[in-house]
Amino acid sequence: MAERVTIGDLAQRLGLSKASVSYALNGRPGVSAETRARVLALARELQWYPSSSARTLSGARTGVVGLVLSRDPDLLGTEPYYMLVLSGIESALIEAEYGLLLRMVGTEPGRDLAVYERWAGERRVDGVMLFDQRRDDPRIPLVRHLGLPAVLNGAAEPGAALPAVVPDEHGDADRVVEHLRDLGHRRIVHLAGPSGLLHEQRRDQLVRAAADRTGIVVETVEGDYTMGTAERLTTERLQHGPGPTAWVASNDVMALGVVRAAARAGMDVPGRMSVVSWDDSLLCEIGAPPITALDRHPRDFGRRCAQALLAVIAGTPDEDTGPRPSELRVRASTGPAPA
Amino acid sequence: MAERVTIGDLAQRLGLSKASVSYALNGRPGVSAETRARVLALARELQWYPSSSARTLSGARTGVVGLVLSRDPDLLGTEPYYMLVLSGIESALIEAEYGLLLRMVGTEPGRDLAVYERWAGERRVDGVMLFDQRRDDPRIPLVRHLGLPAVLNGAAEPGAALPAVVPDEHGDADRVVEHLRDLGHRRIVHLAGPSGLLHEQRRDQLVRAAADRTGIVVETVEGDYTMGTAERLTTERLQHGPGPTAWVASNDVMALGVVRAAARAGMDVPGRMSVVSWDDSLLCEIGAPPITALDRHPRDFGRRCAQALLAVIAGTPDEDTGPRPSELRVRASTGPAPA
DNA sequence: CTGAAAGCGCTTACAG
DNA sequence: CTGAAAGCGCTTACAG
Repeated sequence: MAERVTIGDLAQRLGLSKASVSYALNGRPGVSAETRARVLALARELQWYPSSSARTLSGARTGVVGLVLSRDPDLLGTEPYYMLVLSGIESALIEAEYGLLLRMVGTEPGRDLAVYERWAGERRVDGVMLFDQRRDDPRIPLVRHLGLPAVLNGAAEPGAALPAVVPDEHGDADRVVEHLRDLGHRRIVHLAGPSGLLHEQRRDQLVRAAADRTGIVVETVEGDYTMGTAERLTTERLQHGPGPTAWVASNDVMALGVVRAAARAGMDVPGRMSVVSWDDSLLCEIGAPPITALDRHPRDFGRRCAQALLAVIAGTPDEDTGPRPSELRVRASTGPAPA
Repeated sequence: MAERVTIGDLAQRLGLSKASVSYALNGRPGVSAETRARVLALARELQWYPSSSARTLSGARTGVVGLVLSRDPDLLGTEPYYMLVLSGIESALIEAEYGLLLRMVGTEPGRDLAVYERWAGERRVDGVMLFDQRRDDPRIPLVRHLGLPAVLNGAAEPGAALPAVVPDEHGDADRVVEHLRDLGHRRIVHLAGPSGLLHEQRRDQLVRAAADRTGIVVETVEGDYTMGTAERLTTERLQHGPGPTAWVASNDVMALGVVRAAARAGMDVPGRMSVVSWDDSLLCEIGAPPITALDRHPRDFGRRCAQALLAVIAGTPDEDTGPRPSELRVRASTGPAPA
């Protein structure tokens, strides 16, 4: 059982005041270089670590940022996307010696709000990362009221008045639509995620805008990110008779559902219909056929999100480098539009 | 910007001492029921929350447990297993009003050790969860030396002298081997994960033991959990000529690699060889063919891990309910051994 | 360049 | 049942 070494112990051993030791440890002026060296050497030798609670209590930062995930845990398990974003977040935090407090609250509305309130009240975190933004998202006024530094990730609500990190939404939509246009598709279905999510609305708008420019007609169908629902919706649409020759699904799992429904309906992919996924993953690679997908560099995105929040916390101007352009991984699920 | 409400504010407003307020808030004896009610009412009205740092500094728990993940982030992204375990952990922590401090450090050896040291020194967490145990795992003496409560999850090293939560290892091995035996397989390959991991060693022993009992011969091949390596190893083995008629892979991603290699070698699955995955996931469901897999209830396992750690922290006897038996999901990748 | 002191917001013996 | 006081381990003006 390691004995706790305090700043007082160091001061006593060195014949200094606690203040001097503190200044030395924190690299602040007020001590000679020699004293500083002695302090640092002893601190290392005795394996001194600052008590995070004592530090925070006397006004310092907590060194922790918070993330509340309010998606269905089962969905989180199937979509690799979030795990990759998480790992990107971690990579940026580690460099800044920051920790991540993670909370998965499920989808019951409002449960996430209670967490932010508590974190702010308890002074647990220096800031929070907000994902999956909704229109008139209650989290935005809440964090402002709480004085909790925050960054919006994934979609910028106009006038949200919070810093935001956004993917290359325009480029993504263009890449997908242009690929289908080049293959001769003139009618496509956009199988979107829940329309309550702002980035789904944006995406749909941008897909439509890109399609308009090239004379492509878009039907939008609202899914819920699960394979089962995607399969059912696709089946229903196919029963309405043909029309669209290509499907764009908002995540990899739904894209698989589309492919399944096509198989069940006897529609060859890509012979009679093409399928594109908005997220790439191993699921897309091993699909039968493998699915053309947009690699949006989720880890890179996670990094940017964390960096933006750290910048807000530090009070430094945001140095967001901007999105790294996504890459469309063309696979066997897309082909020329049937004549 | 919410003004911070302190216990002193409450005391002043109510004409009480801070001590009385503290007792009332913490449900400790020393205040009348009426006083307690007044305190609680005002605390709620003013949205008072205890400062976590102040509480911790005066000896209380942090209300946070730590988890260091030292797997390759790309692997974490492809394997749904960990995300599900995480969500199980969260579900138990939420009930206990505990938070999770998460750290993903990559695979460089020793980086995780520095994190435990720091967390202990800074008094950041009340305990840690240890996954992916290795033989002579340096984390075990470390956490003991640091006095950091910990639980070993996934494999019990004999004499490790730390509480452990284990899956139903015997049952798992039996279920897999018996399924293959019933199908008439007499020679199988166990495509294991890295042998440095204790649970992989255990698993191999148990597979061999179960096989011995039924007269099945086992070859063990060591993989690294990736699809690419699994594919390569399988291809190499198949070039040595036939022999084994069934492959058991230690995770879903490797099982897919085996199937791919078989397809490339023109070996029909399950006609000429059967494939079983030790983990179930969407990847197994959508494989071509869908892969027979062991559903080990990862969320349930995560819950048990968190509960065990909370019990250690609370000093209460561990009430582990024991593993929920896994279920083998039989799919098209397993069939009768070829004659 | 260094030291004595107050303060952060709680908890907890100790008196009354 | 209640209050005054010390203490947790830091940081930070303020004197010297």
